[in-house]
Amino acid sequence: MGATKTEIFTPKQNQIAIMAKALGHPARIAIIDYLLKVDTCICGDIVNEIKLAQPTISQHLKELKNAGIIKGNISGTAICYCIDEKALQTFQKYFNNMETKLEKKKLNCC
Amino acid sequence: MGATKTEIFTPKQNQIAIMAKALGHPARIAIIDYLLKVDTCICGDIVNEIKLAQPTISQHLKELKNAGIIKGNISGTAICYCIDEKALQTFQKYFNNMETKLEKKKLNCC
DNA sequence: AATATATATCGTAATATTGCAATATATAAA
DNA sequence: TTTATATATTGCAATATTACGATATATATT
Repeated sequence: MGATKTEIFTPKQNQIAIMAKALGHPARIAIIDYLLKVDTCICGDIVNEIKLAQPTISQHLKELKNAGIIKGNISGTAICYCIDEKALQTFQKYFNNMETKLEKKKLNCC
Repeated sequence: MGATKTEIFTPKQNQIAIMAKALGHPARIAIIDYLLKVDTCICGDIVNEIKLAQPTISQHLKELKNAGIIKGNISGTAICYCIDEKALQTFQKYFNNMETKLEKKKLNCC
């Protein structure tokens, strides 16, 4: 096996999982942190910030893009990457909603 | 390789990544959804809800527990699993903070 | 004590991910 | 047009993940 059985879950569950998975690597969290830190969103210098080889960074950027978390525009020889706010909100909303539900319960059985 | 280079990232980045990774599988999102849906947090019936074999579910529960997302108490022959609200809040706070930073920027360059 | 029930662990096959060197591509500058 | 620069793609080795059958463990019931 080794492949995830996506068929047996709802589209929503799969979508949240895809986004969470994309965020499930410290390099990709570091990329997001960096995108938030810099004023401009031209980010070729990510390679200088994170101590990973350029192809590795490129691969991580691709995964974030595939998951819809960042967007990229070609801008000359550099590439402008930035966070897709809408996608992030979907993710955020899911967890805020989870919190609301948890507060309503207050089970404390564990 | 295949192993993540955690040494080059901050503890915070690693922590968020570990939690996101644990949430990066639809079965584990489905487990969380189910934990929120049922009134009690005794969850042996997850196996009946999700169409995966019992050892697979058990493995997913273990990963959620290792990431600190759920807690489990033995309760007779069954096990009481529930969401660790504090852990979830750490995660949630990270993304809410991200949103705040994004709103301040309003770059819209992509 | 014997049996039933619930959950965990082990072992393993199939597949995915991580990281990088080498190389390709594509624009900018000279 | 040649050269420099920035990013992507390919190919590959090391490792991790997913899923499950078989089996272990531990409590509950009879």
